[in-house]
Amino acid sequence: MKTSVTIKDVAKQAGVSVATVSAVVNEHKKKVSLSQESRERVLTAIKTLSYKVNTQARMLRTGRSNTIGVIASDLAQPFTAESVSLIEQEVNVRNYSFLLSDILNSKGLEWRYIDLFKQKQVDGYLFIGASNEFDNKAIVALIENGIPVVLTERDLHEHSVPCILVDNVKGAYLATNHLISKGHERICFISGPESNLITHERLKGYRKALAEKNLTHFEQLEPAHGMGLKHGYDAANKLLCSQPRPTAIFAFNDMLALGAMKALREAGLRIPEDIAIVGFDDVPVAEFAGIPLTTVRQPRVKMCHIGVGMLLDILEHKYPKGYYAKVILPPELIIRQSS
Amino acid sequence: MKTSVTIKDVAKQAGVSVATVSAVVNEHKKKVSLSQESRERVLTAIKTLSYKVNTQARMLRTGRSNTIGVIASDLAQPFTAESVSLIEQEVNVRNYSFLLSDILNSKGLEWRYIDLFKQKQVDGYLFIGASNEFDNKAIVALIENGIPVVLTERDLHEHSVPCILVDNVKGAYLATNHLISKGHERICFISGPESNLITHERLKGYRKALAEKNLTHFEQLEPAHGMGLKHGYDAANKLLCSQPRPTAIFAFNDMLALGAMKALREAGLRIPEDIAIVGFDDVPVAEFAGIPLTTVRQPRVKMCHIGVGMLLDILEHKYPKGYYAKVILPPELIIRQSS
DNA sequence: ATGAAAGCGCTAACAG
DNA sequence: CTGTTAGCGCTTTCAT
Repeated sequence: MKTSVTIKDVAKQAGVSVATVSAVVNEHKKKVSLSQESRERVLTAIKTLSYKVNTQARMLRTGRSNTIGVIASDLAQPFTAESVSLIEQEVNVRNYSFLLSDILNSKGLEWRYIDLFKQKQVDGYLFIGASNEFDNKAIVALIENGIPVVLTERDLHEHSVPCILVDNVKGAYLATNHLISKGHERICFISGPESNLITHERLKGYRKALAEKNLTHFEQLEPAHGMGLKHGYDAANKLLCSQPRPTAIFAFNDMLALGAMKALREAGLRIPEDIAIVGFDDVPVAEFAGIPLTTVRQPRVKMCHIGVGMLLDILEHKYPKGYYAKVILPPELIIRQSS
Repeated sequence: MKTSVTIKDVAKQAGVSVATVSAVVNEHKKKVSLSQESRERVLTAIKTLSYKVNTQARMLRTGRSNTIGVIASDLAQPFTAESVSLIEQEVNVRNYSFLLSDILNSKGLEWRYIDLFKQKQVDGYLFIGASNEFDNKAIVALIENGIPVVLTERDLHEHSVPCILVDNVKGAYLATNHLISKGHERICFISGPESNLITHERLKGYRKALAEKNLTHFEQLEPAHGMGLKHGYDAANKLLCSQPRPTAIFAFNDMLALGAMKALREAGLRIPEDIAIVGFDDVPVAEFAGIPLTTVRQPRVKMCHIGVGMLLDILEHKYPKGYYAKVILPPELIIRQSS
């Protein structure tokens, strides 16, 4: 690998100064006035030498990295993985890079991660998903230091932080109401961990649907101890011991629902005849479950698009200082055969 | 955010020169001789000022980024997502960073990605998974330029490139043989796309098992046009039209198998009574399928550990120039109820 | 419109 | 053992 070509080489080749080269390279940023001629010359020199700016040097000089830190709550969750993939696209389109971390791999070490990213000079942070493991204080500290932060699929109620969310209350309402309309009264909510704010939102929607039909006395909660298949399985097994048994389940997310379905099957229960179930997210595998899973779809693509867009816009000062917005997107009930 | 503290500040605070500070910061790298005293002084200064090295500046100076480029074939595949998560851990442990790209999002643009990463000065590349979309020429070009590259779950037969693989021939053999031992003779292989080298390996194992029992004349191949659930579904539907129908299926991977199961179910076939099926990978959801899926487990954790380890070791010149190895790990047959 | 030059924070000779 | 200093490649005043 021959040593890379620098701005100097280009300048020499084009017979201009480095300043001029820099000017044409960064042309888009400022309305500079360059003569057509030197512009052309520089451009061809760049092409013939196949010059690429050294991002390191630029970062050092400008103090900006054009990189965002993406902190995911659990990459192993299909929903999260897809989000990361989408984010990657958006970030690329806008000519940024991103550093990724999966906080599930470092329970309690979120501070260390943020620190690490800070050291790498990320310009801003994107948090996706709300793992129970995560200490919100770390995010708050960021905000208080004026560092741009955007959250998707996660919220921080009492703070002025931009976040992109599906309407969780409405989604849960839709799911629960659908179950009620199918004639169910005893509907159990397999919730996420207590510490998860989103769980509370969905609980609200669940309760609202129940209340509307005067079913509040049938409310039944079964908190899962995590977000994975196994946790859904365990929760369902516990729930199955309750008397009288619910005739329907609304699970916090699809993975929990899929896990629960295994327990239901093992208990010899038919879905949806003996017990109906609906999930949340609409991960790809939901459609391919033994009994295709009814679920509430989140507008993933839009959420990621808006989330990244907003963060980068903030970084590029396209909003007034202190600006923030909470964007709430509509959920969509996808009815399949599990209900 | 107050302007960050530099090595100069530390030097002043500790009453030493920047060189000394730099020396203690990079202590581990070289057997420098520092007096206990100044070392202590520097260390406390660092702590009180909470100094963090500016990675940008260091990169610029050293020409190394301590960053690797991870190029995944399809993040939406659970197996890949988990690998990324694992890789993240390994990379962190060794104090590196990684840039991630998902080439499925940029069909045919692998060159652009590599270029982008090159511009970000990544020290080496880790390719994971073998999407059919990917043009191996891009990898070959890297290798020929002497840039460190390691592949996991992917191979480049005629090139001297380090790669970490499960024994795909053996895995497929195990799966097929298991099916044969259950009394099956007509076993169809739902293969991956033609262009995928791994598919050929698994095909070999499949054929070997068939040949051993003189079942070669029953060989039946149904290539899937991708690696997703839908592709498995489509492949199975096509396969179901063949007469006589196979009594068992060996699918290239779990997602394909899960997709196929949906088609089987829709056709009114009982699993495993009417038709048995086994997958490959052992993704978490395999165990939670309507009929828990028999599959061949890949030693994910080990593969990622070795892969990252090898790449970083190469970067740190722990191997002689030109060194490479192909590491083949043993697969494990996980028998569940789908067979 | 363009060039000269300073300097971002760091490391690595080289002196002392 | 420690300090001085010269850049790494780039952007950005400030002159011209």
